[in-house]
Amino acid sequence: MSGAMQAIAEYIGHSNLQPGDCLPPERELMGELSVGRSTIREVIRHWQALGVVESRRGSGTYLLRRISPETMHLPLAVDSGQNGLLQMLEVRRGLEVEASALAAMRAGAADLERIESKLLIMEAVHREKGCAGPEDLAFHLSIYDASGNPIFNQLLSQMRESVQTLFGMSRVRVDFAARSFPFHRELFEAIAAKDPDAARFKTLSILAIVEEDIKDMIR
Amino acid sequence: MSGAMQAIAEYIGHSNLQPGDCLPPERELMGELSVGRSTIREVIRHWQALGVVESRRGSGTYLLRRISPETMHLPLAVDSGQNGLLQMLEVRRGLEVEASALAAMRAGAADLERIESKLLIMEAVHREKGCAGPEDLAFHLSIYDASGNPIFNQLLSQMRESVQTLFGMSRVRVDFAARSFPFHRELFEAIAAKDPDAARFKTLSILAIVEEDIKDMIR
DNA sequence: CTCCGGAATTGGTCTGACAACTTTGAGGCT
DNA sequence: AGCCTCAAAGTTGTCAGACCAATTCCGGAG
Repeated sequence: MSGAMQAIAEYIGHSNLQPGDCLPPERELMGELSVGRSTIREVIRHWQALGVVESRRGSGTYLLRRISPETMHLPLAVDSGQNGLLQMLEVRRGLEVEASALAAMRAGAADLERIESKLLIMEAVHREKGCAGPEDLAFHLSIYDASGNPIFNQLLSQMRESVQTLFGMSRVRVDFAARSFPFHRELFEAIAAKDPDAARFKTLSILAIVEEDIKDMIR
Repeated sequence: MSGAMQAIAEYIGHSNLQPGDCLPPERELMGELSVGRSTIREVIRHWQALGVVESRRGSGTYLLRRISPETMHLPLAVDSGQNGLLQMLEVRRGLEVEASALAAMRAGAADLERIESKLLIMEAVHREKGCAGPEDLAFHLSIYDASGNPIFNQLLSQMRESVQTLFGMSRVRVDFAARSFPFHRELFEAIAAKDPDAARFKTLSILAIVEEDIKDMIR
C-alpha cells in the first residue's frame, strides 16, 4: 500500500517486461527508486504471494503475469476439508463447464488451431504411453484461454496446482481418468462447431469420469 | 516455501487466535522462532498480500481470517474497468449455476425452509422499498449453503465482497437488477422440486439480467 | 472524574554484512 | 575446435542493529 509499491508497479509497467523476463536485481531497484533493499524485498514478497512474480535464489526475480497499476488483486482463500477433493471437483465443474461454453461461443480460428494442436499432441502421447497428464493439462488450458476470460485460466490452473500439492498426488494411478480420453476430441468438435450446449455436456462427461476415479482412489 | 513461513503458520495455528485478535509483535516472534526480523516481516507481508493479516503502524498486526495449513490461497488478478466486472460475472455464473444445481439435488427440508424464509423476507422488503440488496444476498447465500459444498459459499461471498469494495458500487442504481426479482421465487421452486436443470436455467435467467444491467451501468 | 502529555510499544525503513545458490567465462585438456 | 573444470562474479535469503513514525498506555494535573 505504501508509495513504494505503487512506484515499483509503475516502474514495471513502464518498462515493458514480458512474462518470463527477469526483473532488475534488488540492489539495482534499490538505487533506481531510492529505497532500502528491505522495502524492495517486502514489495517483491507481496507480489510473490499474489502470483505475479517468482524469485529464484542465485538467479533473479522473474515476472509471471503482466500487471499494470490498474489491475486489482483479490485473493481468495478456500478451506479444503475432508471431502476436499470432491468438493474442489464440484467447483471445478462449474468453472470448467462455463469456460467450455464461452470458448464455444467465442473461439476464433487461431484459438481453434491452438486447441487442436494440443489435442493432437495429447492423443499421440496417450496412444504411445497410455496416459498423458501434462498434455491433457495443456489441452484444457488452451480451452480456458479461448474463453476470452483470463480469470478462468487463473482460477483453474491455481486450483489444479493447489490440489496437486495439498494431496500429494505424485503416485496417482497411471490410467487415471483414461476413460475420459475419447471425450476430449468430442469436446473440441463441439467448440469448433460453436455449440455451447454440446461443449457443456462434453465437459460434464469428462468430469463425471474424473469424479468416479477420484471416488475409487480415495477409498 | 521457506521453512520459516511454515514455522510461523504452525505457530499461529497452534495458538488459537480469532479474527480480530492481535499477533505477537515482530520482535517477540523473532526470538520465539529464532529468525531475523526481516524474515518475520517478509512472511507477514506475504499474508498481508493474501488478505490473511493486516498491519497497523504503532499498534500491531491483526488476524483477519483464520487460516490452517490446509487453506488454499487463489489470488486473482483482474482488470479493473468495464471488462473486470463482466469477467467476474462470467466466473460467478459458472459457480452459481453449479451451486444451484447441487442445491436442487441435495437440499433437505431444513435447507428448503431456510431458503424460503430468506425468499419471503426478500420479497417483503422488495415490495416495500423497491429494492433488496442485503436480503437478496442472504437468499443466495442460503442456496450456496444448501449445495452442501462450503467452498461455493466461501468463493462467491468473497467475490461479491471484493467486487463491492473494489468497484465502489455505493452509488449503484436503486433498481439494479430489479427485473430479476420474479425469477427468485421460480429458482426456489425449482430447487424445492429437486429439478437441477430448472435450477440451472433460472439461475442463468437471473444472471442474464444482472449482465444487462452491468452493461447498462458501465456505459 | 476527565484531560493531557510523555514514556513505552510497535510497525516501517535504512544500512551493512554474510551465507547459499546460480550463472558465467576463462583456462586447460583432449 | 570442442569439451570439461572450477573459480569468480552476480543474485537472492537471512541476520543484526539502528533509527523513524504512529499508536497506545499510564500517571499526574486540573
